[in-house]
Amino acid sequence: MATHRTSTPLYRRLARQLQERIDAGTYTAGARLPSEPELSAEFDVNRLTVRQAVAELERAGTIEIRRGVGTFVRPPAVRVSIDVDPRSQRVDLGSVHAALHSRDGEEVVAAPPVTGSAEDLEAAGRLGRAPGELSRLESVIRLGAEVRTVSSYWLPSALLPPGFDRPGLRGNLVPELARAAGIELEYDWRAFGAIGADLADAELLGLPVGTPLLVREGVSCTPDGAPALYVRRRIVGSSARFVLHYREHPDR
Amino acid sequence: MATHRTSTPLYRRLARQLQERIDAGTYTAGARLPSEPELSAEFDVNRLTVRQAVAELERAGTIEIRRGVGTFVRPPAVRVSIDVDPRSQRVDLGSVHAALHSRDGEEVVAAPPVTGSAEDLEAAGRLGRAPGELSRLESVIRLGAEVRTVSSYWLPSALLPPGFDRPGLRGNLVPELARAAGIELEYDWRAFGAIGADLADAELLGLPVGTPLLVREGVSCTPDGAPALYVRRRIVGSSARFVLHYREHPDR
DNA sequence: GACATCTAGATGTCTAGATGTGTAACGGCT
DNA sequence: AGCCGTTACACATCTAGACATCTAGATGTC
Repeated sequence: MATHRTSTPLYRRLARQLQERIDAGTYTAGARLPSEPELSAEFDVNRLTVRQAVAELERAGTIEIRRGVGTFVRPPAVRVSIDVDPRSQRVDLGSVHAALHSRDGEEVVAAPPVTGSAEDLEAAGRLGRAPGELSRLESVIRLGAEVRTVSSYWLPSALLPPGFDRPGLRGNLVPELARAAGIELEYDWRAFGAIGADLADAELLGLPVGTPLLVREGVSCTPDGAPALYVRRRIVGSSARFVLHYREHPDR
Repeated sequence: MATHRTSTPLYRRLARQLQERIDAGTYTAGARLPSEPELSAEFDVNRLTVRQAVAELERAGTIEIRRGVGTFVRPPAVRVSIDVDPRSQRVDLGSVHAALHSRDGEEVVAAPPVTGSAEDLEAAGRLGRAPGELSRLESVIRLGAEVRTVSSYWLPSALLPPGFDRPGLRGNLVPELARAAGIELEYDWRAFGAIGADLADAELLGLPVGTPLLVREGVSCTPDGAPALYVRRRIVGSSARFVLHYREHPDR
């Protein structure tokens, strides 16, 4: 196989061949692929080349690598039904988060200092404040044992009630924070996007760096229109193919 | 550096050190990192280990690797303002696609046979048809020269007007298709999610496998409620940090 | 000036081999 | 039976070295 050079790399051609076998059903969903040495021997390439091909398929979400066990074909995409609006073609963004909340709610995991990093500066800009005026919280939401959502909050330090920066605090953070601070919060804007997990996210989520995450960010204001809270959530599913699913709502 | 063994891999520690330098401003946005051999010498590790660390940061969206040129620190996230609805906390999903349309509209790039692959079966299930009754189209949307969106369409073959499966066809596919077929299409449901580019997507988009993509999928029906079209779009930005941005609309 | 060619240096690919470490099953011991 | 250590085998990490290929700039040519 290593003969006849073409422009496409060997590992990529090998990845394609493996993908074809999966598509063709030679390796069915849940099945274990041959081990790396076996593939190395079968295709007559170095084991590292096999690993590159396999890593490519893992990044593509096609297979799952389990250390010490083997590589397995992923079952089809997992979807989480969430929400609803049929006629108006519209979606209630607020409920996306609600649907992701497990019974335990959020858990504050850190309150890193606002130093002036790129993230901090962006948050400061969105809140119209200087970085020095802001506090920051990091929280996670679990579904069972797995961390499924990582959230970063920035808000004026004056609005942070005592004790809310204590790691381990659990609850429904935004409403409890608003209640404790004696303010009301209204949505200003929200955004959706796709992003790869960075080093910090990957560590918190226990997932490889670059894992695709659904990002929801936004700003909440006090009723007089003053920006009071900038939130940036990174949401992950049980596989790389996780998709939030808005379903028709019966009573709208 | 290769000394004192810890549990975290060497390449990951190196990645973290490089990330810290970027955060600290040692390497500023747009700046070129030292070359791989230079980093290899500085940290006294193998060049392949450097490459693993650098690849990690690239997947995280922190840096950009340009072959033959060097590795560069990415500028902050690029955002594309799109849409709107302030008070109701709702978003018109239809306009997301409209905002992504360039003036050239879509371009049909392929009409692959519906074979019975996992994708085909899923589409068939969502349309309530047998795979044999369906046709499939693949299209792209460009922004300038770059492909920014890849779309897959499944629809009953009986509804596919002649000529629409011709690669190179340009236009606003869905409305033109509905007009040519003499049917009306209404939204049934839509979904958002994050996914990594698979092998086929990566090739079409000219991006690495696993690049985070924003996915929007959904089904459109004829007015009598019969599912007629299943669409699955994969949307990419100019960087891994692309975020669709819904902004407040003045007149709602 | 316009264009082709060369070249240094950068990343990309691939091989060979060694060692680390997690998993699960086997089999002996209690 | 049930616990627990051993062990085979899987993937994970790391090194050393070679060659391929791309990019951008310098150089040469018309």
